[in-house]
Amino acid sequence: MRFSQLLIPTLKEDPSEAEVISHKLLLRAGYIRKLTSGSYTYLPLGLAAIRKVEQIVREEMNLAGAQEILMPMVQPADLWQESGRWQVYGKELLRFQDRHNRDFCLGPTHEEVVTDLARMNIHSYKHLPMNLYQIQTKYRDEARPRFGLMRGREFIMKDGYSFDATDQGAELTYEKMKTAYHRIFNRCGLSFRAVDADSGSIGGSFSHEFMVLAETGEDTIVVCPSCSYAANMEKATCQMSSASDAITLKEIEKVETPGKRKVQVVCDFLNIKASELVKTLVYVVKDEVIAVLLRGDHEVEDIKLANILGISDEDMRLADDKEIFDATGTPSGYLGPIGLKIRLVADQEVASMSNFVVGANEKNFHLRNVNMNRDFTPTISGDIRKVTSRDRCLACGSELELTKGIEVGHIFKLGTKYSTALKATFLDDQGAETPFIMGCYGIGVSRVVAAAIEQHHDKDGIKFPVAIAPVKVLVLNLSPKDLEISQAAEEIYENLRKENIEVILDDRDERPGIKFNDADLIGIPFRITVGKSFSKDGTIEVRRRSDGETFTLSPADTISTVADLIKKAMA
RNA sequence: CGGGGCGUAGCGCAGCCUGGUUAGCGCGCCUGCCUUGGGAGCAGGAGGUCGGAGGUUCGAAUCCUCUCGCCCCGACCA
Repeated sequence: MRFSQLLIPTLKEDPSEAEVISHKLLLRAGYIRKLTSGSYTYLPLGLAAIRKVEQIVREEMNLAGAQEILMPMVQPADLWQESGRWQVYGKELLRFQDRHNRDFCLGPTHEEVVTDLARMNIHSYKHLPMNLYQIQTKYRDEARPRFGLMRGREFIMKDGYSFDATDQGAELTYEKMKTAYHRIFNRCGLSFRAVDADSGSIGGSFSHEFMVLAETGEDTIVVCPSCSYAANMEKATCQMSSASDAITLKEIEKVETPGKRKVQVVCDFLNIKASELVKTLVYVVKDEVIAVLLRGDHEVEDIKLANILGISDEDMRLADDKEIFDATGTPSGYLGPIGLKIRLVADQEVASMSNFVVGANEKNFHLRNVNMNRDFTPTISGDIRKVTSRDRCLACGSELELTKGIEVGHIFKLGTKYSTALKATFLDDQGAETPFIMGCYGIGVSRVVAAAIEQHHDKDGIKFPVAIAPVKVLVLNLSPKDLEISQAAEEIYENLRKENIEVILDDRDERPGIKFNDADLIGIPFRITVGKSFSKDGTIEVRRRSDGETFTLSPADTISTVADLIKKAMA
């Protein structure tokens, strides 16, 4: 391929619409162009990078025993009504009607379609397990598309679905997929973590998110620097502060705290630390009002709280001041667990505290030296708080780190949610009709490209990992009008092609500076320069984009050296 | 959906507040000369329904009303 004939519209300046680095660079380097908010055309380089990721995904999925299919993007409403998601899914599901006024939607995901496929075509345990995937454009009518390829409305995704006869089988399939995902993201050259994700009511560790570590990530994750522990905020756990058992429990003491309502204000007034106070928050859960107890310096993790209550976090919210007063007879700021008539949910950490301060359930008063179980008993107790960077790893005791991540993959054991809803069953070895045990496995292919750029770039442009770079080598002919140089450049270009090394020849009639800068910008891993030094002493320069290392070579050595460098980089 | 910002040449922007000839600048693009190892220089040139509609006015990029689009923060995100 010749640069002069390719559509690579590079830009000198940052487009005003882009905020994050991957978005800016994808636009500037001529990889993508926006059609409308959240929808992008992949230009030749962008598409080539996408194809590289797709190919890695294909190879590893096939290796793990999955089969590629391709399902329709337009899906009939009937299926979604059957699963119940037509009502539940919300505005993200783009709905429309055909000429007969039949309802349809653009597929944001394919559980319904694939489950329908299975129920129509898989009838016996002898055909299980079955693992199907596709690589396809998904459409989600995002409330707010942003950051270019990071969160589009239209994006390329690999989605896979497994069907197993037994729970153990499904778990084995899950583990296989987890392994495959590790291989995929490693091959893509990404620094990532598989994090324990909240799997809602299903329980167990059967949901993992694969997070690429990058500043611009939209999610916060908790990672242990010393061991392999990693989890997202909804799921993360940590060591409890050890109970100081030597301390003697003191008598409760009522203290006047006029106008002191906020945790920090009360603590300053009483000259204590926030960790020596237990705050009482009030939530409205469906129609019930409940109190939540938490150490003063901790924060509630809504998902954990919802899980312990056995409800969805959508059915739960903080109460306002009026609701608090109506339910407790005390203005907010002076609430405490003692004498409260509503359900009490305590964070497990409260149990390890002693002689702490709480509200007195009376305006302008707090209580000192309160102790759980002696002075009050919670209805439920458990882990309901957010992990902080001061907490220690449950597995190894090291201090945990909070970091940002980009979710590029998500695997999930679904169970029988869809197979039951759609009556997708098979006959087991006893002849009994049984619903499939399902799993689903997603990878945001286009997002992987963006994430890779977030992780691999410098001030000059993209530094693509070799495995997913659109091409491996860029040959610069610095003097297209110089016959000798041009011949040498052409020869190298042809020889690389003969070796099946993907290459672009920059044959444009441009000044060297433009070519060097474009080369850095588009981020091809190896740059071969044929110019003055070739005329002078017959040498050619090979430069590695990732670290800037350069090699001065004879034309005869160039091809084999580059081939070796590529091989090394891919290993 | 709530809040904020922006739509003027392919890209980045000025002009608008305070209405007044032919709407401007940088980059890019085309032609020629020159230059050729890190986005050169000179000369000439093409390219605009000033997002759209309506209104006010002798006169609107500029003022008013409506509308469409894009970006950011938040809410939302199987």
